[in-house]
Formats: sequence, C-alpha cells, structure tokens
Amino acid sequence: METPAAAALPKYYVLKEQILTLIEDAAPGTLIPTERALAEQYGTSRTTVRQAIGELVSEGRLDRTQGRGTYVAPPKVTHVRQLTSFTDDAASQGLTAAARIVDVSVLPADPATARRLAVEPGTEIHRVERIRLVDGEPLAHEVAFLAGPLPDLARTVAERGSLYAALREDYEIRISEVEDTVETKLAGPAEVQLLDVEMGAPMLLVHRLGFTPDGQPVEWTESVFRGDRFRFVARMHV
Amino acid sequence: METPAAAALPKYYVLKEQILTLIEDAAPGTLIPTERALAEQYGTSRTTVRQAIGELVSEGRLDRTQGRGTYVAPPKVTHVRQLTSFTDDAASQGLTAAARIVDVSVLPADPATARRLAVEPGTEIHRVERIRLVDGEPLAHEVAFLAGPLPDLARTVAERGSLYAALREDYEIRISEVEDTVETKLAGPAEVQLLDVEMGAPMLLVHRLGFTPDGQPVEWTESVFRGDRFRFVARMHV
DNA sequence: CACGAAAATTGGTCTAGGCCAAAATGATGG
DNA sequence: CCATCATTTTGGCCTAGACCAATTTTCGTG
Repeated sequence: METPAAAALPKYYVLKEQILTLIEDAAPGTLIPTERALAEQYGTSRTTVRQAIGELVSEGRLDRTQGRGTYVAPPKVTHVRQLTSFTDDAASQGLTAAARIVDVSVLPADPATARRLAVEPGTEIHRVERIRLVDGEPLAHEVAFLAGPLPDLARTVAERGSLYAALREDYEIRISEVEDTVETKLAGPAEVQLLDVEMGAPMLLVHRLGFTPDGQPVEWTESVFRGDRFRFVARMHV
Repeated sequence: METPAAAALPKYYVLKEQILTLIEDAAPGTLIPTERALAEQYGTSRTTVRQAIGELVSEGRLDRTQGRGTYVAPPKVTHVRQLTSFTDDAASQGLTAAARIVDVSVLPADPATARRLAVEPGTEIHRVERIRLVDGEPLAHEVAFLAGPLPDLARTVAERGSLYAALREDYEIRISEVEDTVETKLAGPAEVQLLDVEMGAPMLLVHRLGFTPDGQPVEWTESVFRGDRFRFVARMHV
C-alpha cells in the first residue's frame, strides 16, 4: 500500500525517479533498456516512458539517438566563467574551447540594434555568428553585433580564434563592463540543427551588452546555450 | 503545396506557431479555444494540441487552469537586477517585491555547506527559507545558509523585510562580492506546490556565494526561479 | 433572491497502438 | 576480407479515446 502523497505524483514522475536510481551508478555511455522494454517492465505505456525519459534528457542525465538507443550522459561539467573571454576562461579549467565561425558580415543596423549600440539606424555594423564548442561538442549559438570601424574583421577573428582577443589586440578596443541578462528558452528548429539538442529542450538565452572604459556600448550579443551541458558563472563586486 | 522544410517540422510545432499568431495581439487574460476545439479546428489530436500549448505555457506565453481554460499570460516583465538586494532592486522598477518567510532556524552545518562557508562541519549556522513574491506572485524559492553569530535573526529579517538589509543594519555584515552560478532545472513537486508552476516547467537554478570585504564567505544561497516570469540581470566590471 | 446541489465544461493523466526514419545488424556477392 | 544492400531494432511523431479532478454553470429549493 502506497502513501497518499506518493500516489498523488504523476506516474511518469515516479518512473523518472526509478530510472534515475537505475543510472546513478552507471558509467556515461551505458545503454538503458529500450522504451518498449521499460513500458512492459514497469507496466505502463510507451508514452509515459517517453515523458519520463524526455525530462531526464532535458536535464542532461540521458542522451538518446534514433536507432541507437538511450544511454547515460556525461556529467554537466562545462562550468564556464563568463567574465571576459569564453576562450581564455575555458582553458583555465582544462577544457578545449573553440568557436566555429558561421558568418562574418557587415550590414546596416536595424533600429533595435542601433539603439543598443548607440548609433544611428542604418549605420554599418559588423555581425559575427559563431558556434561555440567545448571539447568538440556544440555548446552555444552566438550572434554578436559590433559598432565601429573594424577593418578585415573576418580575418582577424579567424586568426585570433577569439572575438575579444581580436578586439583587444587588433583594434585596441577593450571591453571593461558588461551587462548580461539570462532567461530560459525552449529549443526550436534552429537550435536542434545547430546545437544537436531535442525540440523543446530548455536552453539559456543570454544577452550581453559590452561597454568600453569610457562607457560606450560596442558589443551586443545574443547567445543560446544548451541548458543540459552548461552552467553560467558570474563573479562580481556589489 | 508546402515547402519540404515546413513539412519536416513536427506538427505540434507548426500548431504552436499558429497559436502564437492567434494570441500575439490579445490582451492578457483572454481565453483561447479549448483543447478539444483546437484539435478539431486544426484537424489534429488533443495530445498534439496539448504539446503545443504546453511549450507556450513553459515559455510564459499562456497560463492554464483545470476547469477554467487556457488564457494569454501577462508579459515577462519581472526584470530583476540581481546585484545587491532583490528587495531594493525591484522597487527601482516600480515592482512591489516581498518575501514570505517559510522558516528561520539554526542547525549544524553539513559537510558541503561547511566547506562553502569555510567553517568546521557541525558548526551552528543559520538557515533562512523564503518565497520571493513580485506583485503578489510567487517568483522564487530560496534557501540561504549564513555563518557567524546572528542573534535574533528571525526577528530582524522579519522586521527589515530583507535579508541583506538585516545583515547590513543589524549585524554590520556587508556583502561586497558574490559568485553566482545559473543553470536550468525542471520543476518537480516542490516547485509545483511552492511556486504554482507546472510539472516539468523550465526553472532557473541559481547558487550564490556571498563574501565580506575581507574575503570571508558568509552566505550560501540556493534559489529556484520561475523560468517563465523571470529574467536575471548582472552588470559587472571585467 | 440566496444558497447549495447537480450537471456540464475544461484541463490532467494515461493507455494502446500505428506509421515513419535513423542506426545497427546480418546476409550476400565481389 | 570487404563493400553493399536488405532486415531488424530503436527512437520520433501522432491518433483516438478513456477516466479523473477542478471549476464554472445551471437549476431547484428554501
């Protein structure tokens, strides 16, 4: 006989906790039983099994691929300190961070971006779209908008491997203050394609406005991070 | 005839976007058609409708209550700057922030908390559990652990209405540096009960370690914020 | 008119199963 | 021994409908 409280919990949630106990001591990569097997084993429907597994995938505890199966995910170690440069910072944790450049272009500022960068709408600004990788895995999709003349930006970013390094070394632009906003977002088709996550997976949506020492905004960035692999760290004076 | 790309999208996602266009100009509180009506109207099953609506609820675009219906949610205005005090800060945006104290107690530090606060395990520390409210709505569940002698903490926190104010005014403890980590988490039974969210809704899990000017850690806080109502803002020097 | 009980409405959970697509597996021919 | 193709396995998406619980609405009664 169950306690009333336990009985009031949704069945999929009870199953989710049971699967958790199944995998808590398992090595990453270990296959768990198939959805059909779990449904039979726990006397439930496959729909309910999928709901339980779906949440564990969202939380980064399981990974699954069609045709292969569902297996224990590696732990959420990607602990990136978002202070200055993503690249510099990851190295200090023994992680190999990289960025794959998707697009570097110049375009006229739309009204919203122009307002954020404190330029006239229509002013030519730079757009840098990248995929951030940690240990080879895609972790974030990032689109940065930059004000000011930045000749040959595509080349310098590619060479430096880091946008902040290029700004500092090649253009003598130092970003000394940033304002980050963090909120949740669910993965849509774009994130599914670019970041190898499932539809509807929780993501961290981060907006950053970067200022030079004289208070001029020069960088406006929108980033979408995988919620199942990423932990955002900010240390600051109050 | 549809484009192949559009046809490849899951049906529930297409429906989700259609519902979005339905509600984008609607006032908060406006009821949308019932799930059964939408299923018939769009020639789909109720399961698919529920998946589409479920994501919109997770994103804070819709609210729903059993027996009542599904309606347009108020916008995600709760823009809380997490710099110093939640209380002080919300006021600057014209929001009425409050905290409902659930529990204030003294207990011996467990090993993990002791390590974070740099005290010996077993040392008596304070525990302050609160529900943060903005404009009357529960927004976050927060458990703070504090080191040091803090006589009559329950009373002072209740009187000041703000933990940080009590520390500053009554105990002359100033927190001058904080380290926040932010990650995603899915709502479980605790959050459903305390914060009035749905099971599995995306939440922001925030850990904060607060230091005094001489570098002593004195505050360790774990907070769970509603992902559909909250936006975390951090402005910092680099 | 006010109140409370009954009925209808609406979201909440779950089942059983079908069809598809990707990956792994195994058979087959060079 | 290896490459190629068909088969099987596994997750991905969807349907149709049952039953429950919370809420609202309706309606009868005092």
